[in-house]
Amino acid sequence: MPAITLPDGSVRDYPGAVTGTMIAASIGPGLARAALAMEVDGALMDLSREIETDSHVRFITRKDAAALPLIRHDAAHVMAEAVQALYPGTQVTIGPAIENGFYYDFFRNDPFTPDDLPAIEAKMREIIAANAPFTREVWPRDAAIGFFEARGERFKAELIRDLPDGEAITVYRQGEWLDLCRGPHMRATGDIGPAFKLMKVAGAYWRGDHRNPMLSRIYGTAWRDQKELDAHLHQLEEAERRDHRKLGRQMDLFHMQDEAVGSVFWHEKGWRLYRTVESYMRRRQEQFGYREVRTPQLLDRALWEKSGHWENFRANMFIAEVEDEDKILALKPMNCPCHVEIFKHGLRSYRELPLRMAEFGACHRYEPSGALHGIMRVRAFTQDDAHIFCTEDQIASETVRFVDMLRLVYADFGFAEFTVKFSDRPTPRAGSDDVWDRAEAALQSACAQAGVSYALNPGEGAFYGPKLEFVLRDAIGRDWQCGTFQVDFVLPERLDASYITPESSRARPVMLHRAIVGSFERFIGILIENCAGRFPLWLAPTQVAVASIVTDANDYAETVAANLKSAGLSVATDLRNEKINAKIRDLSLSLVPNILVVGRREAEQNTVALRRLGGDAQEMLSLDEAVSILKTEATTPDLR
RNA sequence: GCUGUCAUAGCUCAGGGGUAGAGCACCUCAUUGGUAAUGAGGAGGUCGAGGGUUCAAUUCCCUCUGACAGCACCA
Repeated sequence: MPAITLPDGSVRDYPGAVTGTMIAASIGPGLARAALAMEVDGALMDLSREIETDSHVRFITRKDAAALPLIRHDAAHVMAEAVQALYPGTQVTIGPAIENGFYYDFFRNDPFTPDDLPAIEAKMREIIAANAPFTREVWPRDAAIGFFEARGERFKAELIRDLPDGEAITVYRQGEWLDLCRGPHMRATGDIGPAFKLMKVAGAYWRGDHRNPMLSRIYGTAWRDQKELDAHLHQLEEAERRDHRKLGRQMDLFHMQDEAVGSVFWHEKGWRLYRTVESYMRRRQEQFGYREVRTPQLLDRALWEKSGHWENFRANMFIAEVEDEDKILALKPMNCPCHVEIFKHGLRSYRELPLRMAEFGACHRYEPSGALHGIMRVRAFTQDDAHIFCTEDQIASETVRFVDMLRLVYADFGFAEFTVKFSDRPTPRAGSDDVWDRAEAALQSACAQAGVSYALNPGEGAFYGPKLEFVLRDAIGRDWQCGTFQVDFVLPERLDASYITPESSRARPVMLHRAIVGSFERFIGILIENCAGRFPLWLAPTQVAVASIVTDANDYAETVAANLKSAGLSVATDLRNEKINAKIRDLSLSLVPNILVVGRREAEQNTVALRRLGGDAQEMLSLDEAVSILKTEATTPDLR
């Protein structure tokens, strides 16, 4: 006699075991038509499942966002059926719902190509039109293994073997086709609806391990209705429109070429942007008590052996040799050992701690070719790196100080929102549990003091200590990990750094590795995508352009430009033999934030007509006014 | 690194076994204009590199390099 409690609090009694379908029907025909699945005491289930005990039940309909994973998962099943119908002999593996859609990994000798997608999608629409019911069956383990092996589905058989004992082996059938699946599913293939699209093919390792066979993965996106699908496709276009590689070319910021894979050729405008970011960071660092240093690019192998990099990071290091000397050098992949060497130069007193050593350190890392991505993931990059040498007691206050600075910097760059991940002790690790307890506790209390809430990222810390990772959210909701803060007890030990305590003895400092923007290359890529090339004025590579209407006004335009320049603004002139319409258009397309239009009238009256990017209004101003307004607006946030 | 796709003018792209085309950008000339394209003309390519097949390869095949997407990687 189960009593079913519904979300509105009402309770219905049933004479015996009931299925979700029956409950929905007893509530009303509308719900019976709309219900796709149900949540029983919080667990998602097929409508066909029987409920025997008192439960809370909530029905999932298409209006419910919880329908999305169901639609996507069902679509993955339908795709697998379509693929096996069209390409017999293809083995199925797994096919989950993911953010925005689904995928299914197949094993076959000839991987799928994009050309195969239309046929598969068409077949899927047939299967959906047939509206075959999904039915759930529980099979004995051996029977399931035997069944899939007999079909040559060795991946499925392996999955079943690896399921924990006691877990029910469930199989879902849709028409003639069936698949091992935990479920749940909707009622029938027709519930998927038409709002899906196959997107791309890709390789993916079986169980995510590169030692395993490469499978052929097909990605699809699926939504509740066409409007949602269109919105998603539009969002993809939006991301493409903001692509820093495209904007970097259009705005003439930088380029990359084959002879320097993974390294950036910064053009004048891009380098101006870079310098703006760098000098801003330099001022902020000075303000927060950092001392800037500069250390070598090429260092002897011996140092890297001592630091542990030769052992742990060798595969990512560029090695250099010279003919006349029997030496092996390496381009530095990190700055930390160099900073320890500076710290060690001469005797350090406890009075100098915390010692905050900063460097815009140019590093090289041999990244796998497939990891490279525009200027976001490169092989030569510059970090806003710093190492804080301090005592254990100082960890908490230094963390607070760092988070204060980071918050300020992110806000200045227009990122109001960021999240924090706390990565605690990994295995294997260096250092005793006692030291880890202290380090983690210090970091935790520091987070509390700094008002930072974080998500735990268990076991993902560095081998030498726990770390915080700071993740930005950009204008279109994408996350970017930039900042990092790591507590290190190991490197000072390995490189034998010490300071003199108040008692005149030697003690090991703790090292805090930290960065805010991470790498300038990556951060600038994020900035470009965040604002879609429309930089806030202080960052804009060209802050204002002066466009003349007639050649008679060219001299005046030059005067205007000179005035702006001496006010510290970055100015371009457009004195071409073109109509003002063409100049406005070209300058607008190149995303120059301000255009000053000058003709005979302005030249006579010593005025300018200001036009802002994105607007079509003009503002008549005296030259002095215009310079002063723009100068104020272009002031970097830390100098306001 | 792995799988797939791709590589043609500065950019965006079309073409295709008989040594190449458009638009924009560029250059020249005319035009001097009032807020998102003035007109005319011109120049510009070893079709990513190397090899093979062929009478003939930019086109077909192989290798390499690089880019793109995903996977793996990302102290």
